Amino acid sequence: MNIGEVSERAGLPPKTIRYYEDIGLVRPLRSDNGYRAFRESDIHKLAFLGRARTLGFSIEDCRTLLGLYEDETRESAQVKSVAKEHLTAIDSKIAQLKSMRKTLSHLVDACQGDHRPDCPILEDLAKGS
Amino acid sequence: MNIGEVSERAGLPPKTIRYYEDIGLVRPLRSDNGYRAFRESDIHKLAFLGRARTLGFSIEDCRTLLGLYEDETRESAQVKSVAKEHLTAIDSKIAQLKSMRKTLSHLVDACQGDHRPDCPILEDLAKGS
DNA sequence: TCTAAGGCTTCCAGTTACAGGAAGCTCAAG
DNA sequence: CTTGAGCTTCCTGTAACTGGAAGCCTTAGA
Repeated sequence: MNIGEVSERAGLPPKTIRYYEDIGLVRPLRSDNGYRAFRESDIHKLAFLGRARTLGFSIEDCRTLLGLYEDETRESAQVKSVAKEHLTAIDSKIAQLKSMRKTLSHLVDACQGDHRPDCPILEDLAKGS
Repeated sequence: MNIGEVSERAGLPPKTIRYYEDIGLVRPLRSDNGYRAFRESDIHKLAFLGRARTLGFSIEDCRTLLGLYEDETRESAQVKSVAKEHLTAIDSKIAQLKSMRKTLSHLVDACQGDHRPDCPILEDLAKGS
C-alpha cells in the first residue's frame, strides 16, 4: 500500500509517516519503483503511534511503548510507569496553565479596553506582581 | 552593568538575555572592551519580558506588549486584545490537557502494573478508543 | 610579574515534531 | 504522448532557548 492510502487509514499526514520512518519508528518495505510499501502491520503501528501522540506522549515515549507492545515478555508495570510519569507531567502543565490563566484573567478583567492608554496589564508586567 | 549582574537582577539567564538582544528585544550599549553595558531601562525591559514570558506570552506577543508599553499613544484595547487572545489559547490548551488526562488516568487506573504482560493501556493504544 | 580563575565575547549545534517547498521520477488516464 | 497526480529525496524553518567550544578581558594572589 502506498503512503497516501496509509495516511488516510492511519490518520497521519504523509510527512509525519516519512518522519516516523526516518527516526526508525516504522520500517515499511520498498516497491521496485522506490515507493514505500506498507504492510497491515505498519498501518497498525502507525495508528498506535497516532493514538499515543494524541494522548500527549513524546516520540521517545511512543518508541518505548511500541517496544513494549511488541515485547511478549513485557511487564505491565513498565507500561504503567511510563504512563504515570506522563500523567504527572500533564498535571504539572495543567497547574502551570491554570496559574497563568488566573493571573491573566484578573488582569484582563481589570483592563478597560478602551481608547485610553492606561492599562493594568502593562502596569503589572512593568512592576511585577 | 555587565550581563552577569543583569541576569541576577532581571531573573533571566545570560543566554536568554543575549538571545533577546539578537532578536532585537533589547539594545544594550557596549563598553570599550566589547562587553554589553546595560542601563537601568534595559533591566526594566528585561524584567518586563520575563514576567510576560511567565504569563506564557509568546516572544512575538512580548515584542508587541513591549511596544505598546513604550507607546504613549497606545489604547488599552490593543493590550487587552492581545491578552484575551492569549487567554483563549491557554483555555484551549487546558481543555486539551484535561482531555488527555481523563483518558490517561482511566487507563492507568485500569492497569495492574505487575509482572504480567497484560495491559489495558497498550490494548487501548492498539485498537483505539 | 606571571598565572589561574572567572566572566565576557561570538559562533555553531542541538532540542521537538514535524511542515513547506523545490526538483525530479513514476504512474494512470485520455 | 502528454498531463496531472502521487511519489521520492533533500533542505529549510519553526519556538525559544541551552550547551559547548574557542578565545579575549579582568582581577586577585603567589
